[in-house]
Formats: sequence, structure tokens, C-alpha cells
Amino acid sequence: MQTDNNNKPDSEKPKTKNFIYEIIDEDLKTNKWGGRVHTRFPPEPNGYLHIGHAKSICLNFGIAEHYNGKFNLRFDDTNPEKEDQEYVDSIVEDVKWLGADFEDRILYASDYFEQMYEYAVALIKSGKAYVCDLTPEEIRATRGTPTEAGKESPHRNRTIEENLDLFARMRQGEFDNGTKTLRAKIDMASPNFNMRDPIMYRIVHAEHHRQGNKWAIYPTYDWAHGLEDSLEGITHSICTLEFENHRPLYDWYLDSLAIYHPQQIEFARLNLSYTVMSKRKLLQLVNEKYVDGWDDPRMPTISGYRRRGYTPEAIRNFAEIIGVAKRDALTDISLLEYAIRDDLNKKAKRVMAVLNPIKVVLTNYDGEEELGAINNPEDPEAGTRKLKFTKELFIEQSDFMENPPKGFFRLVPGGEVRLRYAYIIKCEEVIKDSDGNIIELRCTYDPDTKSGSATSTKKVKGTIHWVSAKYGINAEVRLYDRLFLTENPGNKDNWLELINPNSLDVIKNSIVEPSLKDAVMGDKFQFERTGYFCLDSKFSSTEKLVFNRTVTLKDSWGKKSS
RNA sequence: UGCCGAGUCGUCUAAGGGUAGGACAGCGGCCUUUGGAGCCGUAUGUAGAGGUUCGAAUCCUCUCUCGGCAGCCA
Repeated sequence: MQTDNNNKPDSEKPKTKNFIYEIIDEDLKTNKWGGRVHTRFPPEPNGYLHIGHAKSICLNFGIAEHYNGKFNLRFDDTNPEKEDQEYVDSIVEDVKWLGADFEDRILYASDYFEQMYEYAVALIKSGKAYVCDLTPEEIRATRGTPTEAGKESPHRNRTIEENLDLFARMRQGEFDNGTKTLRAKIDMASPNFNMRDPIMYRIVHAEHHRQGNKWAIYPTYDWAHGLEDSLEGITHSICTLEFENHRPLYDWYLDSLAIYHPQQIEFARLNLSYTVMSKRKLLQLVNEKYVDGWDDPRMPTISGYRRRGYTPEAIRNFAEIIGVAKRDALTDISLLEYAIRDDLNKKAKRVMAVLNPIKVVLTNYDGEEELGAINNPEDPEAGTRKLKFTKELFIEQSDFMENPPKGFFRLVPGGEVRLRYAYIIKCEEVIKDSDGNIIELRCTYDPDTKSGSATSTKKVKGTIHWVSAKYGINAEVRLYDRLFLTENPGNKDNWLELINPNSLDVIKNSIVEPSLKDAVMGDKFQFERTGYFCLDSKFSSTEKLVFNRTVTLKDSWGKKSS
């Protein structure tokens, strides 16, 4: 018997939240934000969202949900040269699919450009910003090094009037790209590079996906981001660790302007083993055709996982499992796989599919019959279905071995195995072609062993899946493996050479049970004993079924060898 | 080696002076007409050295290691 402090169910034990919740709890206690909690997810529309973004979305939305606060989706679209409406659309779709509710708040930094301009003018007027004529090379050369202070720009002490005039003309498009910038006048000797007169505006003559050619100047991230947060009344501006060094600048801008000042909090971004997570690298995989698009099922993108058969619930649960902290981490992919298996186990309809078929002929069986099968043992609501059993069947090639190792308890010459939901069969004869390839197994069935019948008392070690040769339908099955061979390819220069050449295995001639012809996009299946599968949204059609393997079943057989 | 940040089972994450806990992965077993699921059990961790304290993962000092920062990217 246990003592009573062990009797509490998990749900009643106090649940520890991450450090950001602690900060917010404290803020609520001190009434720092008037009881409000307002977070945001601020992607730049320059690529598709990946699982790392999902972590951030779940964090930010989860906080808003937990505290009855609000959550904004805001596009940080301040760099027209890299951004595109296609990315905006995909991001909206992915965030919605994940279930993060931004209500009507799809916001754009570019909508604040006019206001940002006014703020910049205010900073110039207070003597805290100036127009600098230095070229990019000159700016780099005068920035200094970690141990040496930078040099002040010769244009640092222009008059306010001159700065105002020049800045207005920058906006009018009077100057070429790279010839002028607006810089904050802070401290060229600061040990923090971000404070060495950072650039607020650069001249970019490019068409913006939402603003067209209205602007010739664009705000930089540091200048824009705090203003966006401030304008939206964000309370907690949550970002990743690499922005920690930017926080003093974030604070400086907002304090210099004396406007509403959210709190920036940094957490460690997600790194997942055996994949890469930078948008630049993912874009390269797409552009150089290592994968067939941002939504390739091998990609760690949200759209890739969706196409692969992952559910939003699994991804959200994954985000919950991995937690949030400030230390760099490389999360093992098995955590993600656990999350999707756990969810699909409850939801997926069980069916039988033979990926690599070998024919079985039951020499003592004639006619055909229908056998009852359970759609999901985890979910009685899922009901039952009938399976057609016939003289000729297909079983998995790997379920038969002529010379089996110890512990192999499927079909062997002279041995018996149960056919799932059907009979026990015995392998009597192995038929081979002239090259010695096995082309057919001649078996007998034992009529007393029908599943569920009173006469079925015989026990065999193994149960294998099968599909009727007469009624089974052809399908293509696509098996995915990890995209990279090494655990952390992202930190290697030769990362492209580390791509797994066998990350995709297309099986053209699989045979699946006939009920699968009614499968619709979005359905989740467990091919019994094989794994979880879904229809591929890109290649599957009514004429030709194409299934993606979402994840394998956990397999304790032969694990040590792989 | 300037500044900022971080070091807890193999991995991720709790505990913030009072029994180092959970999850995943692993291992062992039970159960099983999916070698799935489920159930039970089990091993493994506070970077190091000093110090304060009755008591330190937690506080102090020093050291070590790792990550980030010198874009007109975000």
C-alpha cells in the first residue's frame, strides 16, 4: 500500500509551468500591465513555417489562452526583397491549422510604416537620430571590433534641419540604394554592437508585396519590432535567444520615444535531431530540388508534417512535452514521433495493406467468405467492417523466411502462422522461378481455427496481415526516413552532403484492402503491423491511390540491428 | 581573448536552502489474434574546485565548457 501523498492523480498535482509563466504570474501580481496579457507571433513572410515556429506559436497562443489574454498574428514584413504573398498565405493557413486563434487580428508591420516614419522624425528632432552617408563597406569598417570601439560617422552631428530634409528626401526616393541610412545616435564605444549607432532605415527601391512602390525606405528589424509591439499593446514580446543582445536596443528605442513599452523575453529555439531548421537552409533544399517543395513530407515544415499525416493535436502536444527554457537544446526526434503515434493510436482506423506482396495460394480452400474486423481497438465507436477472404491472398514478403533466425515467429516452410481475423495457415511448398526467387507459397488452412470461433483453440506465435488477391486494390506507398544522416547537420558546413539518400522509398505495387478506395484526404490509417498512413495530397487521385507513411509503429523485432 | 546568455539522467524538462521528479529513448517482465496498444518494474543526472550552512542543484568565489553577437537580414 502506498502512503496517501502518492494517491493523487496526476491531474491534481501542481503542474509546473515554464519561466515565462512565472514572469507573467509576477506581473499579474504587481499589476504591471493592468491585468492584461497580450502576445503575438511575428513571422517574416520569407518562407514557410517550420516545427520551430510551431513551438513559438504554441507558446504564445498557449499563454494568451491560459491567461484569457489575446494573441496576434503579425507579419514582420519589413524587407520587400525577400518577402512574398505566397508565404503570407501559407503562414495564415498553417497558424490556423495548428489551432492558434488570432481572431480577426492578422496584422502587418507594413501597415505601421507611416507611424514608424513619424516616430523616426521625432527621434531626429530630439537629436537621437541622424542621416549617414557612409556606404555599407564604410559602416562595416567603422563599426569596430569586440575589443575596439567603433569610429563615429562624420555625419553624426548634422543639424536637425539637415537631417529632417535628408530623411524626407530618402523617403521620396531621391537617393540610390545603399547611399544613405538613418541611424540612431547611441554609442560607438558600446560593448554591445547593436548599440553602435544602429541603422533604423535603409534605402530599398523594391516593390513591397503589400505596399507596392509606395516606400523607398524600409525600417530595420530592431527599429521596427518594438514599435510594432508597442502599437499593438503587446505585454510580453517573446522571441528567441539570438535577440537577447538586441534587448537593450529594443528598450532604448521605446524609452527614447517614451511610448508604451512591452517586455521582451527570450527563450531557446527548437532544434530537432536529424533535420535542419533554418529558413535559409530549408529554402535551399526547396530551390535546389533536394525535396519536392516546402510541403515535402520529409521537411520539418508545418505543411510538410501536415502532408505527412501529422495532426495539429500531436504537434501541440509535442510543444507541451518539450517545454520552454533558456538553454540551447537539440531535441530528439523520438519525442515528436511519440507525440504523433500517441495521437494516431487513438484516432487511426486499422486496415490491412501489404506493401511488398508475395502470393499465397490456399490449396485446400475454395469459394470465399466475409470475416469481421475491428476498425479501432482503442475506439469502440469506430465500429467494425467485413474483410473478403479468398483462396489466393497476398502477404508481406518480409513475413516469410526460408531460413529464419531464432525468434522469427511468422511464416516459415512447414510452419504455421495466423492470418489476422482469419485462419491459421501452414506453409507446405515454396515455389520459385528459374532465378531462385520465391514467387508463390502453397499453403493449407486449418478450418477449425477461424478467428473468434469456438473451435479455435490452437495457439501460434505469430499473426500476420494479408489482403485478398481477388479484391485487393493496387496502391503506391511512399515511405519516409529522416532527411539527414547525422544528428545535427545544421552546424556542419557540408550539411548538404549529409542528406540521407534513402529518405524516400516509393513502393509502386502495394496491395491494400478494398475499403481503402473510399479513403478521403485527411483520413488517418494504421496499416496493421506497419505504421500510420494517409493519402498524399499532391499525388493521390481516385485512379491511383498514393499513401504516405506518417510514422512507423514501434517495432521491437530486429530493433538492435537497426 | 570584449559583451550577453546557458550548463540537472542518453534526450527534453522540473525542483530556486530540506528525499533530485516527470516524459521520451533504453533494459527486464506481464498481457496480447497488430512483435501495435496497455500494464508492472528497473538503471542512468546536478560541469569542476573551494566556501557559507545543521543541510547546497539552489547562495558566494574561482575555473571549465557550450551558444550568440562585428547585415543597410529577421
